[in-house]
Amino acid sequence: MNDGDGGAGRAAPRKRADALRNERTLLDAAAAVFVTSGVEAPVRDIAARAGVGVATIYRHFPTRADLIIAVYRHQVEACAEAGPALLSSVASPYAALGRWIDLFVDFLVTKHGLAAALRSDSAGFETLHAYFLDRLVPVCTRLLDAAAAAGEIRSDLNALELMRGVGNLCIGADNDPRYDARRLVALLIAGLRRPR
Amino acid sequence: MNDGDGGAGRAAPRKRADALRNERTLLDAAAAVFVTSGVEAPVRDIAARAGVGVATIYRHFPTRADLIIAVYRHQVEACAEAGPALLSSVASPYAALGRWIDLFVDFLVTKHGLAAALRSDSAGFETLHAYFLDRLVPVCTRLLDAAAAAGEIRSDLNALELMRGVGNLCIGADNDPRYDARRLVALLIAGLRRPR
DNA sequence: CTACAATACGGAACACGGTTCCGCTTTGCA
DNA sequence: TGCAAAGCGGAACCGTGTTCCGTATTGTAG
Repeated sequence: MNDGDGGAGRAAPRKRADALRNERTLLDAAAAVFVTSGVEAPVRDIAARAGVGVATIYRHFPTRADLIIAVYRHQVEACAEAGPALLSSVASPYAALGRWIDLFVDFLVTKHGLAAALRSDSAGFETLHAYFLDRLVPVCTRLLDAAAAAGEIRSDLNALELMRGVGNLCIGADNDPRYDARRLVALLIAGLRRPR
Repeated sequence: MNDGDGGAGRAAPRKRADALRNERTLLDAAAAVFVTSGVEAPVRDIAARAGVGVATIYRHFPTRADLIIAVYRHQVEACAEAGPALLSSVASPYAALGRWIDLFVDFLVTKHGLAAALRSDSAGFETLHAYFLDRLVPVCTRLLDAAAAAGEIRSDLNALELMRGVGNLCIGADNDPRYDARRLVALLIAGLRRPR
């Protein structure tokens, strides 16, 4: 209790004021650029928007995935917390699953290119992958299990596969009015129903 | 019928022998590289494999999409021709549709990254997009219409959307044993069944 | 208030892949 | 066999991600 930080490790010696300021600035700039140019926007654009050098981005967010995670963390958390809430407030588990998937899809399709980034197997996106999966797969699993236990759906599909499928269906859903990802996802969920 | 070439325009003065040779060599090299490195393999790799300069690729195939089309044309044609054949040889239109989708999925998942390229909205891939859609959407439409006419499926989904959905589900299906695109596509097709 | 060491910064430099350009070679034809 | 046109190879160029380094800012101790 002598090194001044309340944390467990000694590796967080409290950030400098300008570093903190820049981190906030960067998050705002990234959020703004993501809206207009998508999550694959050039690093330089984000740096310019924030009025900082490119290295500053890398210092705060080692990979693009870290930046994306930081920008969307709140919304992912909200989605994760909605799972149990729906399960206890909606009549049937299957309906709750459907509603939850809707939330997930809404989130994905409103962020240019996020769905595509989510499935990228490029090395730099591993943390993004891991974060989404760690956070959401357990939620989805609970919903899936509940619906399966209620006999409403077949039980031979795991949450990981379902979420990847839904994520894939959302790829390219923005900027093309001829493609309605929500409808296809609804079809997929309908296909989940236990065959009578 | 007097200008020596069998074509309609006068803009095809017959290629030189070495050009023809190189085109074949390039197709072979590209096919080989696509198998090992996927359809997004660096242009230089393909050129090196073929033992030609990079400009030669661009001369023969202005965009990567043109090269991909040329490499896979036979298989796309086969898939297109399988549609009517299945429709007349399989018991129900819905079953024929399922079988045809299977063929399509098999084609997509066995070509590294083709499904992803197919949905890319980058400008250079427009011809790839157009080729696939021009060739396969009519086939799919016939199958879909037949199944709808037989009352086996709902009729509020068009072929374009279905094919894009299936294509999307196939993205990243190679190189990950935890993700079985075929199963998800099957679910999607199951969801198509007319609700009783 | 000042000096200094640690921290962070900006932008240049580098790596890499797609695309274009240009001087040279090969081909087809007379 | 000579020659014009077609084709070729690879260097050069451009845009993007990533790293490095000299400089500026910050926090603190005296």
